[in-house]
Amino acid sequence: MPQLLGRVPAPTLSRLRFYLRCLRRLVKEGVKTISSARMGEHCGVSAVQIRKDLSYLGEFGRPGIGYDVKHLLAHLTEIMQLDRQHRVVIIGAGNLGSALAGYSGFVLSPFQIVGLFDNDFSKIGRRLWNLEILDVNRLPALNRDLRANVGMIAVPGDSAQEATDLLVKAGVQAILNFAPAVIDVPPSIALRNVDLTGELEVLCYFIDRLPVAEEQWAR
Amino acid sequence: MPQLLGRVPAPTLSRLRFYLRCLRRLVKEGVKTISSARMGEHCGVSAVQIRKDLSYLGEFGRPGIGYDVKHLLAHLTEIMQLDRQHRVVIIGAGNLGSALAGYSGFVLSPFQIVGLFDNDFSKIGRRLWNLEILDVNRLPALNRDLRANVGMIAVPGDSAQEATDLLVKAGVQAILNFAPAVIDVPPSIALRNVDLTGELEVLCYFIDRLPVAEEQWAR
DNA sequence: CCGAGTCAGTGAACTAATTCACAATCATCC
DNA sequence: GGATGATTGTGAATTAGTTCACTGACTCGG
Repeated sequence: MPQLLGRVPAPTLSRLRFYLRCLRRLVKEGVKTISSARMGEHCGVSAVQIRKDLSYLGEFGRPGIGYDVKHLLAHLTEIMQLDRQHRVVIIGAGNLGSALAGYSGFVLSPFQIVGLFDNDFSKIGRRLWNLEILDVNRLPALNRDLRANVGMIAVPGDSAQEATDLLVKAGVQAILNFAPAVIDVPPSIALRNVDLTGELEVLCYFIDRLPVAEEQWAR
Repeated sequence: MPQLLGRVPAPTLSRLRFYLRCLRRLVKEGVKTISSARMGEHCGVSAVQIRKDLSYLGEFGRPGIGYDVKHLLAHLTEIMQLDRQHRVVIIGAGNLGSALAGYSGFVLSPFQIVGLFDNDFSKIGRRLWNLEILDVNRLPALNRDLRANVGMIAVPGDSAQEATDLLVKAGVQAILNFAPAVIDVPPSIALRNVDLTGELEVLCYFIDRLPVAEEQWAR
């Protein structure tokens, strides 16, 4: 695997998903080739930014032509390691965890939900979306068979660290945390946080503070 | 309202939610005062960073002492406009929309879900979490009574822009978009995007690419 | 085959954000 | 009441990220 880490800025990595999304749509639409300028319009990023971003990962384009859509998509998919199946377990079978387990965005994606865990005995044993809700304390043991390498945490904030520790013991390599809490993981495990109410709170800051543009906005 | 916009860096605003979360816990625990150093440990941000961030918003601390927890929390809450109730509508009553509508994190928060909309006639009219699922096309009209100022989009990517346009017509001031799509809003409306699969994709990049630290990680 | 137009890649300039370094402030203890 | 240690706030330095400006590759039409 190419050892690209460290040379690639974090904001670039975050933008890569826009490019992936855009390229997938272009493939579907049968578009063969695309310029950085037009791709920029699609995903709200400047053309130079796109070229710089891609230049961190290699040289994919051809001057005068643009990027070959399929070719670029294949390369980015490989770099992001989305060319192989990832097995995901979810901890927390509440509202959010259940929704994630049944999220339609995961079908036809490289992510497969292979386990749903909770610590509530009234939930353990029940079935949801063809998955049996399992006892979270058995996660490290059960993952020998489940072979999940990604975990999602959808528990309340105060039990987020316990959930994390069990995922670490189970040997996952990446964790997506939806709990509103700061959690600790060993440095070899990738972690990202998604904070629903946090995002709403940030949004509120902008209410009544954004400039009303002169020109008419029409659609 | 203080006209702080523009002087406050975006990363600072995103970190503010960590401070809020931390301060709320400290209040519960009865802690009266806290230094930037200790708050930094709690929320994984450097002490200097916290002081700089807070300095953009005013002077809240006292040298030699630290910050008065209640006082700082009150100020940040006011600045973020979380001291008033926000009325939220959700578009999309699928898995995600339903989970959001019933999300327990919203109780005791300044966010109140006042409407749940969909364009699927088989869903419209059904009830969920004490809310009737309403026809999304009636949103602009119905919002005269609902008086929602925040909208959440939980629809598939290809209908995200329609949903947005209806929210804009309805007069919301802030939009949280969960759909995997780039959407356009007039500049006076605040917009943030949350991309579930996108976050997972970024995580995958780091798998097998993070350094394994020498020291033992124990908990 | 030449000229005009398109477009990727990139060093350099610029801008934004973070970290450093330190002066100023405050409580406490003797 | 002065010395001590803790801690904030902030200009300056540093680092990171974005945008500019330009070169050179490529296509197409004549």
